[in-house]
Amino acid sequence: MSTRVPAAGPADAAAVPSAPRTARDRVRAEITSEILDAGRRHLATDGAAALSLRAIARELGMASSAVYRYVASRDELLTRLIIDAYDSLGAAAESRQAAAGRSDLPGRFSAVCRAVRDWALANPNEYALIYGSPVPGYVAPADTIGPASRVSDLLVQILADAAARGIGVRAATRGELSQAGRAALAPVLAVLPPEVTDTAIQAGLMVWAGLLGTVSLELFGQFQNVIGEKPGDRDAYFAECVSRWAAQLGIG
Amino acid sequence: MSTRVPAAGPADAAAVPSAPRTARDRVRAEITSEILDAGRRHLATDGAAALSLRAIARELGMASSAVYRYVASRDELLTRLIIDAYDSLGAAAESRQAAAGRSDLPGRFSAVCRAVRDWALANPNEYALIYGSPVPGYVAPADTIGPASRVSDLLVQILADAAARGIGVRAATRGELSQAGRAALAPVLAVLPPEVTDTAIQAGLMVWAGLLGTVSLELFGQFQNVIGEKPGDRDAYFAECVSRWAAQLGIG
DNA sequence: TCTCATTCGCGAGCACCGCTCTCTTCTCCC
DNA sequence: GGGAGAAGAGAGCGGTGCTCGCGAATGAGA
Repeated sequence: MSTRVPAAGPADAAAVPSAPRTARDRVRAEITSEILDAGRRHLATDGAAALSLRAIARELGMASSAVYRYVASRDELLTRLIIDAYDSLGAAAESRQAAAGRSDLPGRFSAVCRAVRDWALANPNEYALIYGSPVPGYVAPADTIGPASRVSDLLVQILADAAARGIGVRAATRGELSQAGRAALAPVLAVLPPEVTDTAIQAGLMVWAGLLGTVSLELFGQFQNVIGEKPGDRDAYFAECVSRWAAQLGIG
Repeated sequence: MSTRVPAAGPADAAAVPSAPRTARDRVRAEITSEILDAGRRHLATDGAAALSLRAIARELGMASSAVYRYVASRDELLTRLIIDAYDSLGAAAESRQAAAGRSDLPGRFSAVCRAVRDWALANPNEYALIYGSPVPGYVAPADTIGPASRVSDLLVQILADAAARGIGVRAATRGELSQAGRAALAPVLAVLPPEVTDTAIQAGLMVWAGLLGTVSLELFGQFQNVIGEKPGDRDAYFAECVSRWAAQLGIG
């Protein structure tokens, strides 16, 4: 699937923009991307559950069986759309974060949070696809873990920058971790710059969970009769959350 | 649907344990509950997406069309299972919370948190059904909002008890809300005992989102390569979260 | 330039799904 | 006991994912 032998598999033609040598390869890449586009469109309008290869085939004017020349299965299509979604969210968050000055930690943090929420509100089905319930038999292939971490990487970087400047997590979020708690964080600590302390990671993970939980609650309708629906109410609530999360991270 | 006129609708026969007068009513209630049981079973093993009325009919040895005498549609079955799930989670949380002494606020809070996580780990598909992505065309009927709030009611009660004892939300989570932030909380403030302040509600909602976010991340596999998978790692991380949430609520 | 393997599109078909309709049988109430 | 209504069965409609075999188009090597 991911071997890079000279004769690249046809499935890679779309992903690798380089060298669609023959005309056949070129048209193949084109049709593949048309299929992906149609899938994205259906996903956006009708949700993942309603995504149907037959409907896509109809829309593109081809026989349903022909689609299988380009996409192995419905699951494979879904996987590609998931990667797409992660990348789309990651790109949105990165660009918004970059707009803030590098030294403006609260600004960068707030930019990431708002980017996540805005993207989720604009692309609810994509958000549900990546952060909602996973489809039953489905296990995320390894290809998804890279794009999946783009957003959290931004938060980690903010944490690291804060640590480098000596702005630790305040006592607000209570001191030391238990030994077991520290051990549980071993995998993430292993891949992180050493200046990020375990308590900062603990706080960061909790903020991350809070952010996704908040966005999910809003998006999935659990805020009915809880938070107002007048224009600005949801925004105001989220803004309060963001400022408190920043305080918990000690970058308020 | 919920009128309680003398001649109760047949759909209510299963819900109301009282007076299945005739033998026909009795067998109807029995078959209905068999259908619900089979649905619960399929939901638990295969997930909501794979829930099929035809499969249930096969399992019960009846024609697929016969099931429609008891259940109006697949959506209606799903709705009943959703209510079931809310009630099951609510009952679990209530009983666990009741085990702690009424004055032991940290104990009650921790009991609720752990009850939610334990129930979710034991019933992942049910959890996904109620807190995961909603099925596309589906809108939760009014019947679900009562059972849905059982768990959050417990947390609110803890907050109210804390307020009554003057244990407010600490300065840890930063002081006053903005005016817009307070306005956004109007719906929930309206139905709450007045001793619960707006900052306490803000903190409570954030903890609630954090709890659901944390459980969702763990359940939906987003903790891979982040938190250890050795026995106890996930428990230890969650315990750290709980103690910090309690601190944020000022009941640590 | 010709040839032959590869690729592609198509249609039919299988098994499954939700849901509807009709027809018959059974049961309960008056 | 008879009639109304509930229950069950079966066929059928339109939809799904996916497979298979066929013929046509294509491109690379002789």
